[in-house]
Amino acid sequence: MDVSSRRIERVKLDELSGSLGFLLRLAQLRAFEDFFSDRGPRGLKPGEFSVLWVIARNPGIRQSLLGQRLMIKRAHMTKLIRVLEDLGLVSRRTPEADRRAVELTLTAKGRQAVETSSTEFFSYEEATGEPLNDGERTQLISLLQKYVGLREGEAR
Amino acid sequence: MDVSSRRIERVKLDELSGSLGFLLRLAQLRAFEDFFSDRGPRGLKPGEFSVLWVIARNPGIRQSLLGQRLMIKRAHMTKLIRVLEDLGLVSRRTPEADRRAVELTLTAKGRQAVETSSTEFFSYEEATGEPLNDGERTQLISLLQKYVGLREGEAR
DNA sequence: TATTGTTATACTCTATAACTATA
DNA sequence: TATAGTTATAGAGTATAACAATA
Repeated sequence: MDVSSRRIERVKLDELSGSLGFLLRLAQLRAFEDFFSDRGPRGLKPGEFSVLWVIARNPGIRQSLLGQRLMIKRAHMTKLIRVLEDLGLVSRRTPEADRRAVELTLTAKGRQAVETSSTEFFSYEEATGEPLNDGERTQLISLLQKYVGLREGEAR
Repeated sequence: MDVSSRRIERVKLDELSGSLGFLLRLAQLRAFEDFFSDRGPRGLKPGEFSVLWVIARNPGIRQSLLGQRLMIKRAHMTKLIRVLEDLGLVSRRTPEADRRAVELTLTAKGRQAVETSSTEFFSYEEATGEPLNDGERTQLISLLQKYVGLREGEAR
C-alpha cells in the first residue's frame, strides 16, 4: 500500500465544518479513540472512573445530584451504580432525613481503585490534545468549561 | 418547590473539570440536548443529516471515505446507508473501475430533504452556544476544527 | 495478500414509561 | 401532588469477527 492511500482524500464539508454540534461529536470520538488506542482496555472505563471520582470528592452525594452533574439519567444511574456496587467499589445508604434518597460513598476498595486509575487517567490527559499546542489546549478547556456551565465568569 | 432546589448544588470535581475528554463528553451531551429540546423530533436526525449533507457536497463519494471523514465504522455505515436507501434518499452504484466499491449519490428526494433540513439545522446552529458570546463561540469552533483535523494551519 | 463492503452478534448508552416508597 | 429511585423494555450507536467479491 502506498502512502497516498493512507491520507484521507479531501471531502467538502462547507457549512457543516462550522457546526458546533458536529465538531463536538467528532472531537469526542477523537478523544475516546486516542484514549483507548494508546493502551489496551484497562480496569475502569471513563464513565465509571468519573462516577467514582466524583463520589470520592463528594462522599455521601445523592444519586440524583451526581446524575445531574454528570448528565446521566436516573434510570441509567441505577444500573451504573449497581454494577459498581457489585464490584464492591461503592456503597449505598438511605439517609434518615429523607428515606427516598440514596447516599453514595466509596468502599476502601473503591477508594483504592480511584487512586490507582487517577494517575493513569490524568497523566493521559496531560499528554493529549495532539494537534493543539499547550496554549490552545488550555483555551479549549477553558471555553468548554464555560459552555458546559462549570464556570460562572468569563471563559478566559 | 422552592427556587433553591432548582439550582444544582455544588459538586466538587477538582482535576476532572480540567479533563478534555470529560469536558467534550459533557459538551456534546449539552449540544444534543439543546438541539432536541428546542423542537420536537423532526425528520432527520443529526447523524443522518450530516451523512446526506456530505453526499450532497461530494456526489459519488465512496462509503469508505465518507465513513473515515465522519468517523463512522464500516459495519455501521452499511446499516446507516441502507436505512437512507430504504427511505429513497440515497442511491448506490458500483463503479466499473473498482467493483468492490460503492459510490453514493442523493436521489431527487434526498436532495430535497437536505435542502429543507439544512435551513433548520444551520439556523439552529447560529443560535446556539448559549453561555458563550459570539467571539468565544467562534474561537471554540476554531479550536475544535484544529483538534479534529479540519484545519491544517493554526487554530486562529 | 489487501481492500471494500456485508452479515451476524453482542454490548453499551440512552429514552421512556410505569411503578414503589416516601415526602 | 411531587420527588428519589427502580424496573422493564426498546432503540441507537458501536465493536468485533467472519465472510464474499474484487484488486
